Amino acid sequence: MFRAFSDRTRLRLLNLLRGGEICVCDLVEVLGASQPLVSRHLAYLRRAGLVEARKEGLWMHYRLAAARTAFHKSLLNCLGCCFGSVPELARDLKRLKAKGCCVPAGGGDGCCG
Amino acid sequence: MFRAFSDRTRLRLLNLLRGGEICVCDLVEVLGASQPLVSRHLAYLRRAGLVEARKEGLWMHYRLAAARTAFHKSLLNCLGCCFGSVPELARDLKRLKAKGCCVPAGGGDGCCG
DNA sequence: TTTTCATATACGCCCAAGCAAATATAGTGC
DNA sequence: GCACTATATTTGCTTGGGCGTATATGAAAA
Repeated sequence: MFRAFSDRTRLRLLNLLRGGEICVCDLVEVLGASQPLVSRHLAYLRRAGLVEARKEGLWMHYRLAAARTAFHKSLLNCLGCCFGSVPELARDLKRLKAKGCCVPAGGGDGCCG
Repeated sequence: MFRAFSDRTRLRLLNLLRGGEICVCDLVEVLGASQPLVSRHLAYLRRAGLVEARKEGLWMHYRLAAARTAFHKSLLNCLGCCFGSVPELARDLKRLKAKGCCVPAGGGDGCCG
C-alpha cells in the first residue's frame, strides 16, 4: 500500500480520481504524460486494489476503489486533506476542472484531526 | 515520506519506537536482524526526519521525531491504530516488552475515524 | 475486411535502493 | 598507549521498478 503511494504519477492519478470516474484519455491529457506511462500506473493501482475500471466502448473509465481497511481509508483522506497544499496536485485539479470534469470537494474527514 | 514507510524493517523500527527511546542494541535484538542493517535503516529514518538520536556514552538512543505536518501525524497514528493487527508488528512489541522496555499503548487518535 | 482509435502490454535500458560482509569511528577501561 | 564495545559507514553485488519505444489487443467505423 505504501509502495503504491510512493510514486509521483500514482499520487497524481489517485488525487484526480477522488472526484469520480475519469477516462484514460483525460488522465493522459491532464497529467501531460504519455499514454503508456499512465496506463502502466493505472494497472499497478488496479493490481493493488486502489482503483477499479469500467469499460464503455473504446473508453476505459477508472475510479477509486472503496476503502476496505481503516488504513486505506486514512490514506485516501490524506489526499483530500493533507495534500491540498501540494502545488502539483492542485494544478492537476485545476486542469481537470478546465476540461469540464468533476473535481473533488476539498477536505477529507478526520485524517488530520 | 511514503518511501520511508515502504520498507518492512523501517516499519518495524517505527512501530517499536512508538513506546519511547530505545538503544540500537535492543532494536537489533528484538528485530533479530544484523546490526549494520538496523543502523542503516535508522540512518535513513533520521535523514527523512522521522526519528531523532541521542548519544549516551557508547549507546545511541533513538526516538520518534515529533510530527511536523498533519500528514506525518496521520501516518504515525496509523501505526498505532490501523497496524495493531499486523502479526509481525505485534510480535515485535511482545519481544520488546519481554526485555523490560517501554511499549506503546495501543490506538492513536483519529486515524481510523 | 480493412482501418482507425483507445488502451494495454512487452522489451530493453538505467537508476534507486536493499542486503551481507568488511571496515571505520568513537567512547570506555586497563 | 592498547584492547574492547557499540555504532556507523563503505564496498560490491543484486534486485525492483521507473521510463520510453515499440507492439499487441480489441472495439467501432468505413
